[in-house]
Amino acid sequence: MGRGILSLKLIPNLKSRRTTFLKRKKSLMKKAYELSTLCDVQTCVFIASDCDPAAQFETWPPNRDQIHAMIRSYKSHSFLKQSRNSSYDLNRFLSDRRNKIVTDTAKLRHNVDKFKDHNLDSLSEHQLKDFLATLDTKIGVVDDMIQFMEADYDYLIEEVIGTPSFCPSETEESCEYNVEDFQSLLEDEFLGALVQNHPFNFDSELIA
Amino acid sequence: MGRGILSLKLIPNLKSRRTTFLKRKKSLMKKAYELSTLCDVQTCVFIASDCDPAAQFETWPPNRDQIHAMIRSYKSHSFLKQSRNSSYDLNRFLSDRRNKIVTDTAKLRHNVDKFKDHNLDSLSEHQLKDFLATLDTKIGVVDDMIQFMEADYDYLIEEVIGTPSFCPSETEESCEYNVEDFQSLLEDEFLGALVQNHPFNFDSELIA
DNA sequence: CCCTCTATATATAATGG
DNA sequence: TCCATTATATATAGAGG
Repeated sequence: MGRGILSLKLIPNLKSRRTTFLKRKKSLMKKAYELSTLCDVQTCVFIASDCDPAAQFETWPPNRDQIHAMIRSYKSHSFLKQSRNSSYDLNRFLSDRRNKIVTDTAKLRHNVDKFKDHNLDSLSEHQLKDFLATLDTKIGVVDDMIQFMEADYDYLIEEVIGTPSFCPSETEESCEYNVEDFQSLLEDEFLGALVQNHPFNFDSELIA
Repeated sequence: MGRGILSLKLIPNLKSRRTTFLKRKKSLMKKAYELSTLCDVQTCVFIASDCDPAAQFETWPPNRDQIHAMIRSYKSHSFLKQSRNSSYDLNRFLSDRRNKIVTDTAKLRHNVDKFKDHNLDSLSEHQLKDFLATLDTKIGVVDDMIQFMEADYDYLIEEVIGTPSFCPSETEESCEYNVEDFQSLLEDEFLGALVQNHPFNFDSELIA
């Protein structure tokens, strides 16, 4: 191109390569800007500029939040597409795990019910109180851990899928699933199962 | 451009817009391919093609794994860059939470130790056995939940940060942190704290 | 809708400062 | 190393099939 014809292989000369890289990077970004402006489509470019250690990545659009929004949008589409094709998808994964939790919880409830029928009078009040205090602390730690993980889940899920507000409603018609559906799926199947199960109220069940 | 000069605004005519979009999209992808081939740089483009409901997103490179690798690479750089600037970063977030877990666990251990000094003889063997069975089930459920969450964590963390293998070692010199450092950070500060704390061995402590 | 054609605008390789 | 120039290759807007 330009004055000489270039074959589409790695440019062997380092200097030429670098020059070409800088020129073409600039043009690619400009084209990305033009495409998105002229046609109002979400367009995103990243280039790993090894040449420039300070920048590492140059992107269009330069704003990080916009890039993240694009990534989330891409991921949610890509993920759902994959789910529909893959034989072992996230739906399956979550519902298998959920079933296990449900089964185990049922076993626990059964045992707790059995336990409630026993007479606790033979325990001294002090022993019972102490024991329950220990249990409370124990439960507290477990709750903290669960909250700890849930908070991070939210954070991680946000990173992976993003906020529902991004998905513009105008594309909903053509989109079999959207980000909101997917978030609900996760929340229903997964966090839902946790929230439902984790406040055990062990002590009140024990005392009742 | 081309035969007529176009101002850089949304093309009002829908037909022209669509035509222009298709032409420019093709060129942009071609340019991305050329850039990466000629200069051997990681280049990634996504375009949300609202026009084509089946495709939704067109990308260069078309291979999904390569796109994911690019996203992971971008995210790890972007994230670390942000961490260094932001006053409340992930390091802080993780270490605050870790401290809370450590404190709570210490409290628990203290209470368990206190409890061990008490005499359990006044509990009937049957009561004790039943109670421990209930506790076992309880712990089992909690362990399942924790494993459940850990597995998903791994999944989510993989989505967010990706595999260390992607980061080519030739750039390590110029890169203050790399993906491996970041993964270690997470594992040390966060999963580490969990793994360390979650096998409570409640029953054995109780019996010992 | 999707192609082709063609005039014109851009991009860019090579060159020289 | 980076900017300017220039000859040439590409990209593309608009028109027509």
